[in-house]
Amino acid sequence: MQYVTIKDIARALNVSVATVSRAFNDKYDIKKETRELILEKARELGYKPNPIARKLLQKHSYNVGVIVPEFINSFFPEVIIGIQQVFLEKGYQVIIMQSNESAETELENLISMENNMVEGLLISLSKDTRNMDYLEQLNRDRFPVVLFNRVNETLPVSKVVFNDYKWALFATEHLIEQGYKKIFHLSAPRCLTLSKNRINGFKKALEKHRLPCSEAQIIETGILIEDGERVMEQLISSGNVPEAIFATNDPCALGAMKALKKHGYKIPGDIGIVGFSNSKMTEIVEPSLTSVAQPTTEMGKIAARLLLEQITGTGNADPKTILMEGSLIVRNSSIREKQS
Amino acid sequence: MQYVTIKDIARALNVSVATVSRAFNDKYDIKKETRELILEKARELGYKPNPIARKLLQKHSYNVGVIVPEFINSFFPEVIIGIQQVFLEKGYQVIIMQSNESAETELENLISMENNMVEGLLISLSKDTRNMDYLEQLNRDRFPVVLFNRVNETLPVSKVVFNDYKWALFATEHLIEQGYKKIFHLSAPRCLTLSKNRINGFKKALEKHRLPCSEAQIIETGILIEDGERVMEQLISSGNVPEAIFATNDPCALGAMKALKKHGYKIPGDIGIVGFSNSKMTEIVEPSLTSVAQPTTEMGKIAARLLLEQITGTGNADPKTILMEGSLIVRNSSIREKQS
DNA sequence: TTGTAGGCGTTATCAC
DNA sequence: GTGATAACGCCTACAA
Repeated sequence: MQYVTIKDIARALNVSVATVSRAFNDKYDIKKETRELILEKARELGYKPNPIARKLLQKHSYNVGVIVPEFINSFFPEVIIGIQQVFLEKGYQVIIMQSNESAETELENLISMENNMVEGLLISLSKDTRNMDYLEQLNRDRFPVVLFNRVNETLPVSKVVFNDYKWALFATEHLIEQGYKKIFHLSAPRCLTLSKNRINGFKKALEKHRLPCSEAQIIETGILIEDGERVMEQLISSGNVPEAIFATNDPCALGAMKALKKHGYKIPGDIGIVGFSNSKMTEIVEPSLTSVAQPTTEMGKIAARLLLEQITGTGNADPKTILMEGSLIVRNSSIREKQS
Repeated sequence: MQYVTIKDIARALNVSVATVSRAFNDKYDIKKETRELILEKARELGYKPNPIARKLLQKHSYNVGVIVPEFINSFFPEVIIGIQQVFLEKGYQVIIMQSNESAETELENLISMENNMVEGLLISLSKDTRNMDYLEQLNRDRFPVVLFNRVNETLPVSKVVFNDYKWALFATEHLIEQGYKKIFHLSAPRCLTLSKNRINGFKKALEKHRLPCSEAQIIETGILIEDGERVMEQLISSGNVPEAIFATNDPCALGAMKALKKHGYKIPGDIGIVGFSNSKMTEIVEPSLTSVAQPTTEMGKIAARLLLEQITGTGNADPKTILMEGSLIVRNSSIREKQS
């Protein structure tokens, strides 16, 4: 790709490479005419500075990397928008890669990010990720890393997470307040920290209100519409339909709703539903879906600022965990007339 | 970030840098013991090869870039999955950037991609993009570029597009066959080629069936739920409600549906609706939404293969345009009992 | 104002 | 098997 170099220009003009170089970095003294002559020639030959060579000297790539497990759901795209807002403003470019929920691809992404000399990394772990060796090594080498949303408990780096426990508890309590008693939780893969926290919040709410709480009420489902649909179909065909469902995210809730409606169940009459992440679809579906709103773009901004602090060396270097709060948006899928 | 170099290792072990280098690239002869000694020392010092320096010699980055305008809608994420499938398999990493529908950010992305030495570029243009100078220059320099979905007519590079004209025509004809007469089209920004094609297909269908076809029936709307909702609200409040709507994408159609339902219109009784892109939501909403299915992931794969051909220099170098076909998935939002 | 020369970290081609 | 040394493309003291 790179054919023309400053040498070619220098040769063509019978000047030294240093002069040519200076013509492009105008902090040096250089005669206006030679300068223009050089720029002219450069244009003629189609010269473009080789960024690789430049980076070998200056140790600044002004790149940061973001690795997310997927962007089929709207959650991560929204977070990324926040990340970009912060970094573009500071002159950094954001390189995005997706691991496709595969630990293997994630590792490849990680290595590739390093090869591209990113100055810092924002990661949301894939659901398959168990091995933290590479990230641990990176962290030991004092490479700036911030985890968000899908985090690992043990890695001593800064993290930005949602208060999943609390809002799972609130969401479940809301269902309880509506008079639902047999409540199930459709969970994301249990290996994720956020799943554990939501499960714990769910359990706590049931306990607090002295409702039955068995492991059978927590069903590892997935995060796609199809997952919610499949699990709900199973529950229906096994005759084990709950009175209410707290789903780990909106697509999962929507899938469950789809199956329920297909089989003639009335929502919220027969069964109440609450989702998570307050996606656009909550207001499109009928009945509209009650959901926990998460500040996605804000989460991106906060994670980005945390990383920026590490990169620029400003602020406290100690890893911190930011716990973000949200709100429960109550819509029709969960409002049952109180039995008096 | 990069502190330890092969020089440090060489000094520490009293060997030459050449030997150290050889220890890492095992295609050369080197005594096993020295080799292990070096690797050991490298681990001890925390040495990592500098990929930048390496790239200066070998001109291969094994990176390709993808620039998309947004990934809030599921369309581009699905395309990207196809792109990744092709490139990961061939050992390339895919760098994703999003222009956020801004021509300025797109240009920054473009420059940044070059700085990261991608070997080729897949681009779907932002809706603001007018100036093609940079891309034209890139193309003149024989840099591999493939445009997909959001393309520019004049740029002589390979393109992968959907047959928007034909499927817009089919979608509109479907509404006509259902007996709808006053049909409106909610369009994406008109500057996009795909908008123009869909508009032309829409017009052609009306013409063919001798239905009225004025400019007022084509409303530049946008591509988000909010856009469809806003435009439909305006139509309703101005009393100018059509019998059917062909929307440029599903979110836009869903937004229109939301407004219509809110005001008590019956779908498909009072008004029929067809969307575009067959997103997951089509089956969640009530009534389910008729939509044109596009082979998104397949589009990504094809674009990726086209780019790969250019990068590796295999295949014909002439720019070609691949026209992709889809299908109309008829659901409830557009099925009216035939008037007899 | 311009040229010379050394260096960034690595690989590759020579010798030895 | 190993060590010099010259590249890769660019920048920058230092000299001239």
